[in-house]
Amino acid sequence: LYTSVVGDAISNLLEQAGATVHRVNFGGDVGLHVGKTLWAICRELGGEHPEKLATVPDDGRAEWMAKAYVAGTAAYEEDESARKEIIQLNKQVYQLQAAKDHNSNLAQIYWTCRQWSYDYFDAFYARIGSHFEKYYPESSVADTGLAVVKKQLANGVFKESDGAVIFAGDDHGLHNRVFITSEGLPTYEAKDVGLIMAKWQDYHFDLSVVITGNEQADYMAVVLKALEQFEPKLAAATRHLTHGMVKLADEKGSGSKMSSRKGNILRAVDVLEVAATANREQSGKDQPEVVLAAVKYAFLKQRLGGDIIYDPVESVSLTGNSGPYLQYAHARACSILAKAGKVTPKPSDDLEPAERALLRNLMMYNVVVGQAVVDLLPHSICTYLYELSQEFNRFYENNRVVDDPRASLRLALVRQYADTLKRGLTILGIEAPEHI
RNA sequence: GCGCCCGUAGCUCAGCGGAUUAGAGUACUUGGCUUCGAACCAAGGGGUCGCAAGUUCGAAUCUUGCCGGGCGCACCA
Repeated sequence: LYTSVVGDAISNLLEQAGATVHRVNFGGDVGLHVGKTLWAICRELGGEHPEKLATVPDDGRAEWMAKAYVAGTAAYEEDESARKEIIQLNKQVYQLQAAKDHNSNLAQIYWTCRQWSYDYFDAFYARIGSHFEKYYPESSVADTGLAVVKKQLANGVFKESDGAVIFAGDDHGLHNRVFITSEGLPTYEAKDVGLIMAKWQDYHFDLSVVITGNEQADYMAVVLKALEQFEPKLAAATRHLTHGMVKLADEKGSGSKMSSRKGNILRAVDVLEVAATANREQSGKDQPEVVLAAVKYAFLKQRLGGDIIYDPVESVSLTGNSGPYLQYAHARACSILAKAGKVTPKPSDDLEPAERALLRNLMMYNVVVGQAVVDLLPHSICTYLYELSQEFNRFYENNRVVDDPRASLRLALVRQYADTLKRGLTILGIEAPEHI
């Protein structure tokens, strides 16, 4: 969720700066995690019985698979024989991918669950307003990754060690990482190399921004260092942005973790749920666009990098530095414009000090956004929008707009203010309705 | 053990290509609506900027050490 929100904001930011942006997603449909999940699924089904998948309720599929993943992970760590079976299953998945096998029992289970997983993510992304132009399943880049690494092994970029193919990161002040396992399977590292190659193939990008959690910072540094050895251009054009974890604020303010990688922890949908609940308690209504604004803004207002502590009540609040506050500020400005009716906004050079101050602040927008583009840091936009709305509220408190001799000029300022808020919020991926 | 990130008001955070009395929000106290949406505005209290050195005319900001927290360090993703 956090990754998606950040990705959207960064994409919007670069797009409004004039770049052509391709939003793509990378997801794991092959690999040990699949083996783990599949293992637990088969156990649950009492063997490789794809017909029994029908007994899983439609709306419980994601949860069912998530449980299987947790169970599979536990078995992998605790049970030696299960571990071997899982490793075997993992291999089989690669094989049935290669053979385009859709008929065997295992293949049927795999493809069905894979589809369920995609359906789930599609629905989720739609819900939060994210959309991807392309989706790279790991299976689609595994082969190229494997091939590239093997080729560069011959060129001396990678080397063999205990039967595996590794990149000696410690020659570069980093750490060593396995790219191809001794089983001959590509690891995430090799797939990431394949992914970058595939993206290059598809887009010939000037800049590729990769966004992940910060636990992958060192890992990605190794991948990029390896890539630099044989594709320096691509490595240089790739930027890795990392964010921290989302923790839910408790009464004392310290947090509990949220991760989709482990079980029984707060998941993305849970965050939306607590936000929705907070919104309902606060407004007495269900306002999906407000809830989304609350969550997105709460995530984005902080500088990228560290963990964030998410407070649902504060996030949906209409007071303070929140998404809903800005939505409200925008709606209020729209309301003023509506009230003005026929009076047309007309800019003028003849400004009073308060008007001048507001205008100056409005003109800072381009500077702030420009800097955000350079830094790839959206949070400064949040700060700016909030301070702008405070500035406006001060102005509005002391100056009449409608039914004032200076109405047309001031309406022009209000117009500009509403537009600025809307543009800024749009970059953040937040809707700016005219009424709230 | 090594590496990366972080430590700023009670809480959540800006500020960190060095510069006037360190800023927001929130919480607390107080004042302001017969007037454009008061979901707002104004005022106040609250900080050894983790600690200690160093560089500098000047350090929250740069360097080093220490303390505290998070993450990562070979066949997982």
